[in-house]
Amino acid sequence: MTDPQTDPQTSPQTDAQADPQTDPPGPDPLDTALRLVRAQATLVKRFDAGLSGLHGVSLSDFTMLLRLSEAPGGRMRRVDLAEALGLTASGVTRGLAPLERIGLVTREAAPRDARVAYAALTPTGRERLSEMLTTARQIATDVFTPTQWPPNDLTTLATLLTPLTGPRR
Amino acid sequence: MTDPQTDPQTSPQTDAQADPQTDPPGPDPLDTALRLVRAQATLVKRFDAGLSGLHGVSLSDFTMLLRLSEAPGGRMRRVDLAEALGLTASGVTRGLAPLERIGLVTREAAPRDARVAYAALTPTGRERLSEMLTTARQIATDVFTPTQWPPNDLTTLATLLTPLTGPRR
DNA sequence: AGGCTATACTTGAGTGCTCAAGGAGGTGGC
DNA sequence: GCCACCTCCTTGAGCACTCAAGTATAGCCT
Repeated sequence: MTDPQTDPQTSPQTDAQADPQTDPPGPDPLDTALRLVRAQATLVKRFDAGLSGLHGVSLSDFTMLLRLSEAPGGRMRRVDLAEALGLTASGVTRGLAPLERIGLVTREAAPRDARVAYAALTPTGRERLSEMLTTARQIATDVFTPTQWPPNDLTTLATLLTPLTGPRR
Repeated sequence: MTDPQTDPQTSPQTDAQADPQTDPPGPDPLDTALRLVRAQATLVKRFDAGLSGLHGVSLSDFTMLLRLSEAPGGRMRRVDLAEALGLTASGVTRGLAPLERIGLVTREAAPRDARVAYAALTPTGRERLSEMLTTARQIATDVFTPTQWPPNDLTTLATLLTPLTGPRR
């Protein structure tokens, strides 16, 4: 598997910073980043499978509903929802559309500013979300369980991940 | 505007779930999983921006080339490449097409089995990849740098992530 | 030989996001 | 009162993947 003739050696670039101590299999940031990307793909698949099987929604539907539920009154300006989810306004429009169609979310006009439309969780939406939540928690637990980490490591992972989650949050 | 209408439920982790015994305020697996998803989205954006700006390829183009370069002779059956990348065969066909068009990869027939088509890195591909590699390493380093973790934490992260990266690898 | 099943790959349709352009409404200078 | 500009949101086009179906080849069993 390890290739004899290939390694496209890095050009003699200076990025190998003077490191007085040995680190042959040292922590490779690129490798770590690629692992993270891979891990996420796996996670998303499992959530999508579980959530769509039981509740007919995708992970991204679920996270939209979840964020909404965390906002006061279960409603947010669509632009703020986008920001909170790390999406564009466009992504929110398209993602919310099917949820409105099936009655989990409604569109509400803002009293003073006709430009803004709130997205609001309906009572049904709240109900359905709470069912989804138990499924989602189960999946999350299952995903991490076979790793056999002590609970501490889960905390560690969350902590390490936090600064990477984007500009703000 | 923030008008805390009386709305009980909807704390990140209180309601629903008939959980007979409550765990102490332990680490929340769901929250951790969602953080991971978010972190990846941010990462992918940074890699895509950097790689496409300098080399005109996406992160997924890059990872395809990278895996190819790790295989003996820089060539793999397309189905094995799919497996190694966690994609479907279909995804590989579509992803490789533009790379073939610009001459970084070629299609090679297998001598004994006419069903299989190898994907092989061209000399140009190898060259261009090695330039991309230095960019990618730089980005990876930049991504983790502001976290100010000791290098150990990077290793820890990689280790924690590994069991999550999928069925095999 | 013929037929069955399995494997490697491509293709059509669909999904979920992106960016860029555009409409509609709000705001401040004059 | 008007005009330039800003914000919120939607829409068209495109991209990167998916699944399902289709094609071609391989190999085994009788």
